[in-house]
Amino acid sequence: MNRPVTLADIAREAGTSPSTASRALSGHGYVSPDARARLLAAAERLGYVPNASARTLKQRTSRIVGVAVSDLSNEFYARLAAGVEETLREARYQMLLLGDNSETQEEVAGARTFLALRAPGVILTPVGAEAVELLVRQGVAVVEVDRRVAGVRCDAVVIDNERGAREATSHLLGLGHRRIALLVADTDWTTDAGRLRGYVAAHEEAGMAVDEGLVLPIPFHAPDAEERIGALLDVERPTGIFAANNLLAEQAWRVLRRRRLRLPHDLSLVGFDDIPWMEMVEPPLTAVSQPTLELGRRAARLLLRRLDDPQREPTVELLQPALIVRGSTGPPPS
Amino acid sequence: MNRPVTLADIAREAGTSPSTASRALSGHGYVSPDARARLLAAAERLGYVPNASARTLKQRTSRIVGVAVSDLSNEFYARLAAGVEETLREARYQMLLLGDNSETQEEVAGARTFLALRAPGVILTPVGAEAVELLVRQGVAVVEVDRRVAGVRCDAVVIDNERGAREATSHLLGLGHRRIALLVADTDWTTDAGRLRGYVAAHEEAGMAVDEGLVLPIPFHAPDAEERIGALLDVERPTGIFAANNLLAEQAWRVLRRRRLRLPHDLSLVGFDDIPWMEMVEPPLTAVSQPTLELGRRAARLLLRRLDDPQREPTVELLQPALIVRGSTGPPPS
DNA sequence: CTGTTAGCGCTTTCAG
DNA sequence: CTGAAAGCGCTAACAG
Repeated sequence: MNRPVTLADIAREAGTSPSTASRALSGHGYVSPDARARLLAAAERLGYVPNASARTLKQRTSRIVGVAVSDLSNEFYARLAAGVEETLREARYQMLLLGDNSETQEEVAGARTFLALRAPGVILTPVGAEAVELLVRQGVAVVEVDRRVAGVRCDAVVIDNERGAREATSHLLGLGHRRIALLVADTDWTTDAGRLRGYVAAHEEAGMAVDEGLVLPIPFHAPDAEERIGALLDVERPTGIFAANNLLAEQAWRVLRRRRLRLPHDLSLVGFDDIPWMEMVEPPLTAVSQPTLELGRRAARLLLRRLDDPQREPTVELLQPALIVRGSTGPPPS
Repeated sequence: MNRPVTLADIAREAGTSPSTASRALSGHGYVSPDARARLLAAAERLGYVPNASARTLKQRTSRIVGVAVSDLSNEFYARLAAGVEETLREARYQMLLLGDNSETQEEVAGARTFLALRAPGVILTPVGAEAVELLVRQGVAVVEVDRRVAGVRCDAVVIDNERGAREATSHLLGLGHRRIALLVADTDWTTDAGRLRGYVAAHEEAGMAVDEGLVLPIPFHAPDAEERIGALLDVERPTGIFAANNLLAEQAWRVLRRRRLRLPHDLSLVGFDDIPWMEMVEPPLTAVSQPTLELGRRAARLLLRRLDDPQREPTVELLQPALIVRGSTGPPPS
């Protein structure tokens, strides 16, 4: 109700000037132990909460790090954000988390919010180049995580998508599958391009040609995703499916269940992004597991290092995924 | 790089005073169409991003609404937050999302962050009374969601936990179960108290006494949760289990799977908070479903209404859960 | 070690 | 309709 307590209030209460109060409470500069004690007590007594806006305005930068991910309700991004948060918290930064629904426009709007709040750094799973460029142009430190956009030189943490996809595909090929469908998000992101490359590379290694009809790019949140997957099954008759993200894995899994196809007897399925349900269904899914939490932690650490030294050379960290073989893959039906 | 563009810069560029620039860009007060056009163009050209701190400092309030939930990586809270975000965005407020890990201390720290940012309102799934009281004392509008803490009069949106639990328990009783275990979080929250009451009420309705040995309170993230559930099974030999939140449902489910108990043949299981995996496992889980997204939307709407009119009488909205009967419940073994 | 002073960028009276 | 002026709360020189 009544006006919030200001630094001037506690200075008056403790009989000092505002500057001394500032020094005492922020811990910068000399203050006599005596004055410090009085000020701390006064702050405590009056329930002082520093005004972040005033501080940001004066210092021309805040303690907020912006984080924008593509889909807040997807466990992959949720965990990623959790890793970021954990690391930032230790460094006494505040994470401001936003979802952009994979829309360039929302991503740019988020970037403007971060700029408005004078966030010194931003971590994002980039949708387009626009937001990253806007931020970099304004001098904000940016770390790309999970994927990269072309053109801008900045820090990044990604996984070796090509390798993960190659291992998943080779696993199926090794089991004897010859017709392996690839379900992949229809984007121009480096993740999906890498996964496609890995799928192709595995075929090349095995001396096999890729049948383009087996590659199905599906836009995010396509309402007819499951129909399309069903149609692929009917037309192309694959014996194995590699679903290159957790959403597509779930959709494929639902189609197979609806058709009462038995895994791995009738068909094999491999997912990407190992998340809890994959281990809970029957049979549990073989999947490419990402060090998701670690991805977030590394991104945050990279950002902190850059805030510390803006002149560093940009670093790109490459983490390794791991294929977890479970019950959903086996030899093709004979 | 170079200093961010300020209002003064675009005023100079457009040949007006800063005040006129402010009026033009914020849309408050009279500006000639001509001046407005010049200013808008200049802002566009220079890539002006308003400084939120300066605005907040001057207006003594921000457009940020603080949201604190107990567990960011739990889908229930993630969806709740999604509902809040959606509604706030429409009203041009920015959500600042924090997780407090069900710790009073973290919740209070979050509240202080919201105060520091001069958030006019806060929505939280309250852990203790401390944070709510701190916020209310400082004149911040607070909406409690999912549960309520005693003592403070403020807006709230909750579901009818007692009824949900009663229906779940009655369902099991109706199938002929006589020994029904209740797995419930060990908190003093209204959610868990309500669920316990519903469990008891269902027994009373059926003219049955409750065997206290069947009621197992388990602290959040107890490392030995699954051992305790196993011990309950061994000692008390229930034929049905009602797990009063999604975490406990998952833990119970894992115990049953490990023991190769068949649902519902050997044992029946009912969960709370219907989330996707419950429908994906075999057999799918019978569960009490909450209108989670709606819970978030209502909380946000309540907050917006209160910001609009701080004098309103506090409202408590009560939403209804629904029992979804699936394959994990059946008659007890004979 | 402390106080004075100036100003961060914006909005808002208040006169013109 | 516009501009001058003041001030939101804090911090960082700088002079004592």
